[in-house]
Amino acid sequence: MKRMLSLEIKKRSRDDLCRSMLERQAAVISVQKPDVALKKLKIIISSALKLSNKKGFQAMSLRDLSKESGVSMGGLYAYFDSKTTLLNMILTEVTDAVETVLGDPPDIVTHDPVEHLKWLIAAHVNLTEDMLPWFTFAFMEAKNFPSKERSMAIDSEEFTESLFAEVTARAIAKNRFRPGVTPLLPAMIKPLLQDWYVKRAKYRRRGVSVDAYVDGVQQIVLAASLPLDQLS
Amino acid sequence: MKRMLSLEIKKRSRDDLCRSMLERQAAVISVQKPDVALKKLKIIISSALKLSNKKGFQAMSLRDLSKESGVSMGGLYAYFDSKTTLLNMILTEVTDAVETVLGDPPDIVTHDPVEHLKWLIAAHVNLTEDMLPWFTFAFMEAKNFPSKERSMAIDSEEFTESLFAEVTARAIAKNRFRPGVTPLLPAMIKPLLQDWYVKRAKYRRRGVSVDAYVDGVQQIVLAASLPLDQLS
DNA sequence: TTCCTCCTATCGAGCGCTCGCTCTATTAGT
DNA sequence: ACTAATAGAGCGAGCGCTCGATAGGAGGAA
Repeated sequence: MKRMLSLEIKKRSRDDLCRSMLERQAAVISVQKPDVALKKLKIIISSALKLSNKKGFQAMSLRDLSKESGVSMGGLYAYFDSKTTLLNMILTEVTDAVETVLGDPPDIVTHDPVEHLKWLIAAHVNLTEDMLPWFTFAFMEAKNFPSKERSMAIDSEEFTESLFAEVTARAIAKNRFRPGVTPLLPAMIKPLLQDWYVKRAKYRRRGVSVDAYVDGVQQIVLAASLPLDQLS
Repeated sequence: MKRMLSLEIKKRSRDDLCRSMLERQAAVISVQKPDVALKKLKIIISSALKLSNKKGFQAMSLRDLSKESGVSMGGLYAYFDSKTTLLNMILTEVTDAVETVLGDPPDIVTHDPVEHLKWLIAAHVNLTEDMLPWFTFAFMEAKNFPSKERSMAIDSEEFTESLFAEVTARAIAKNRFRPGVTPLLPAMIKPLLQDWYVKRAKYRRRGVSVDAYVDGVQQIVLAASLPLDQLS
């Protein structure tokens, strides 16, 4: 069942994300021919994510980006009007994806808070897996972003935590959780899920699959919250 | 009992840490008079932690550091011979503290893996609370460090995880954990503990105390691992 | 087809600035 | 008076960003 649920999450390909970015940022992207623009935007964004995730967004110079992408300095500025705008463009797609995917649970899970919680966990891990470099970019050095962009990242994290808080509150109201479950639970689900993309290399090295990770987090969260007689 | 255990951890004051740093880095610090050196080193390190944690180590320029600490550019170079050395000096004290504190559990807990695990959780949270700016500095942007320093940070994290892995293995061997406990457990304790310093501001805002946090993590970890008949 | 025109897309040297770091002049302590 | 300690202007390098020069392809007239 968990596997079925995770399949319902529509994948976000780099192609889709750059297409969406192209529409959203029409005011700032000066290249007119859409196919040319999309092709170059994809390589610019890929290169930016690659370099940023290797040594940090600040440390990535636009000359680095120019060399990696094969687009000249001047050429880059046809796609953004400042380095911060580039940051903003990527961040916008990430936060939008979080809201769209996690904020729209399938009907079958919304009536049962426990199933909803399990779905949120699976959906979060799958989303971050699909958009791995984007999430690494957006949240691993958010504290070094300019204030507006830092707020975007923090708001997105708080939105996610609020989803866990809501579903937890509903589970408690419906007596689906055992009494005395720690009030810190919703706050602690987040770091458990974030570890998937923050330490992605470690889990890859150990051969931990997406499904195994989802399983592990669900086990821990449910063990801490379900009534004792429902634990296996 | 938990409270008693946490009190046994000797506090690491900024004074102690800088004194240790002064001895360790005698080869690179050219100021001879120890009292003068200690006084200046303390203000330089404090300023460096403050600025780094506000906008990132890379983004902190040595002119920023000079202005914040009141020490001239040339003066700074009496305490380190490069910006990377400054990073290295701080990182060394942090990783040393982790090994010293977490690697030396009191006798009363070593014979019982469950008590040992509870102690590790309490000791970790208390240590990061005492050395909050140091941990924020060392681990929140480790991936942007030069390769040698990045390795130091990663090794320290793996050391900590290995402590959790060992005690978990011992608990399983002694049948103190329930069968089928997720093999991801040791890996997942780390992000739960790291959230304390990574999101320190959030927990302060919500009025969560150190002890409440320790309690919460212990609850979740033990709920996921103890035999069902031992859960309250 | 051939040539010319026009406009979009692209290039990369150059601008002003700040960076990490150095070095000599000066100060402060004994 | 001597020495350890400190100051801060200066150096070369690299930064984000700009802008005039160039390339390339579509369309019309002959």
